Amino acid sequence: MVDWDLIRVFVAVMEHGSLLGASKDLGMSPPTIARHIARFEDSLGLVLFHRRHDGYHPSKAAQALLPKSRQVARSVALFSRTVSDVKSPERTRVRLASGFWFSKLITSELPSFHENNPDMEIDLVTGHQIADLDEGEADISIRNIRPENGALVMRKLGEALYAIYGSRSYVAQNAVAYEEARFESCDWIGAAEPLNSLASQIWLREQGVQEPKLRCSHTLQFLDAAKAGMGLTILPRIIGDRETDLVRVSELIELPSKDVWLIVHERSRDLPKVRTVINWLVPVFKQL
Amino acid sequence: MVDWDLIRVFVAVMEHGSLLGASKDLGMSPPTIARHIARFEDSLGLVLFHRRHDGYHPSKAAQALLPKSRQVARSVALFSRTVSDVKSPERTRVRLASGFWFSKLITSELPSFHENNPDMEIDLVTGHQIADLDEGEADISIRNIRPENGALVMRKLGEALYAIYGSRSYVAQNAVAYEEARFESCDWIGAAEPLNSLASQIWLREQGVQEPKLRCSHTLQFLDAAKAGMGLTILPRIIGDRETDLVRVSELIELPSKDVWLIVHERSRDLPKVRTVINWLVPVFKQL
DNA sequence: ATCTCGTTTTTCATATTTGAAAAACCGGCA
DNA sequence: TGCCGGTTTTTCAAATATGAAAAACGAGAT
Repeated sequence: MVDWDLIRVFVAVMEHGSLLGASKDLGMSPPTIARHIARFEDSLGLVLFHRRHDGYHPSKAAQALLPKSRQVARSVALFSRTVSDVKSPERTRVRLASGFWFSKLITSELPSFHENNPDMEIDLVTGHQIADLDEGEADISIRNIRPENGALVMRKLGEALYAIYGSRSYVAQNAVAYEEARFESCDWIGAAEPLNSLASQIWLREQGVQEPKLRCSHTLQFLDAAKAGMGLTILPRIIGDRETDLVRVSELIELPSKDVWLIVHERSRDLPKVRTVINWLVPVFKQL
Repeated sequence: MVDWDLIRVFVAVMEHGSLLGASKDLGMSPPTIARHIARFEDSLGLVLFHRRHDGYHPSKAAQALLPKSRQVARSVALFSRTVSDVKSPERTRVRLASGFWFSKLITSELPSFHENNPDMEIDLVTGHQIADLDEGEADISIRNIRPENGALVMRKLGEALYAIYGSRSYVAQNAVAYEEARFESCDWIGAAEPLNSLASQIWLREQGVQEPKLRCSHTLQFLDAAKAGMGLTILPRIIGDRETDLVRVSELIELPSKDVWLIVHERSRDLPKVRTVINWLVPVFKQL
């Protein structure tokens, strides 16, 4: 069994690409790190780095192992957060997990929340990975998927509606954007690899858009690309309507996963801090 | 920052309740472990164990920290599996994740698969936690939920239908089981705490069953309890119909999350071993 | 060709960690 | 009471890990 701590060293060296950089991060001397890596390689039976005079260069194997190592790092971070929570329970900080669009909406309403609740702190955890409430990655999660089970309490916040948007300039030059023919005649901003299975993208393919002109690997880029006039794209109406640069060119669209759920772990549903945040969120999402 | 390896020692001591037991597990001497735990406590600023002459007794804090520590252990295990896969890629072993019911179905068909594919090995990962394909926890996952996104490829296997079942003896003594009044007049086997949000349980509550006679915390107990004649319960028809001890007393029920999806990571969809298993699974789930 | 910069590697004295054995501890039991 | 069985804790010599400084190294610039 390998020394778990060596994984930490491995990650640091991967991130800095050199012993020297890693040494400052870890508070150890370069020779020590070199020895740690050597021992790690021995116990794994793999060559992780090619030593060069300009740094440590990761091997194929090292690259394959990095994501898993990061996962270990995340679980340790979670452990540490739990430690501090055991030592002094957070009574004013709430971790709120959601996708990018909802984060944007929440952020825009955050100032007024802070005004009314100056003592509360909110950690906004934004990502497309669904937070594991069971593992304490967040206190509250907002998703348009209803989780299968677990000790979770749910509450429907509303229904998200989508529509097709384009920039003012693009729409002005392509009047067809308003018509059914847009799916063939317009440029589209779609999703790349990791987002292929977004409901909006599936819908788009069903309408006949097979080859978007631009493929984005990150949700937020849809918005930026549309604003830049690259073409048409699908956005939640709560996002699109707020952008003065954009024009809505279609009716509202109902996607299959339209319901928006607020999910809380059973154990934290009655914490005052959590109640406060929920009571604030519910009206915020009324606007959907 | 704490030494990650100390988490491993901590878990071992928690599991054995004594230094001596942990020492055999870890291959370290008891004094070393005692010193590690002491250092761990120092760096965390917590008392983890009460030392007694009959062993190390965990404190409240230690108990709160154990689940997170286990999570770290799991992520390290995943790391290790990746290491062995990098060293010698598994060409014949497929990890197949699913819920309990689907596992049961798969298991029953497994013999014929092995007959036709004697070289293949299948790891059946059964649980209600959704496997994170992205992290390599499994090669294939079968779920009745469509994941939100990620680099996943999906394929609909069919639609799961449910029905109400009871044991022969119970139904014989309670003819009302066949009628609408069963929701009030019969004993029910329902879900306890962690499974409250199963689609079947939600449906049951909607029919007016608020207080099941027996609450199970594990899906498989529904089946066992029904066979033991405790009352009525909801089962997938593919499971219930195969039990000779059970009688179906209702029409087929369509629950909201009826679609069954086979989910594969994009990166592994074209591996021969994965294709083999998928080609086998598709007809198996045709029976749904 | 030589210098310089940022890196890794060697060296070696020092600090830390380790395990075996012995000692101490405590509850239960005859 | 005294002893046994399971523990933890102490002791101390040996093994191991560490850091500072120096050396080695190679690419690019002068």
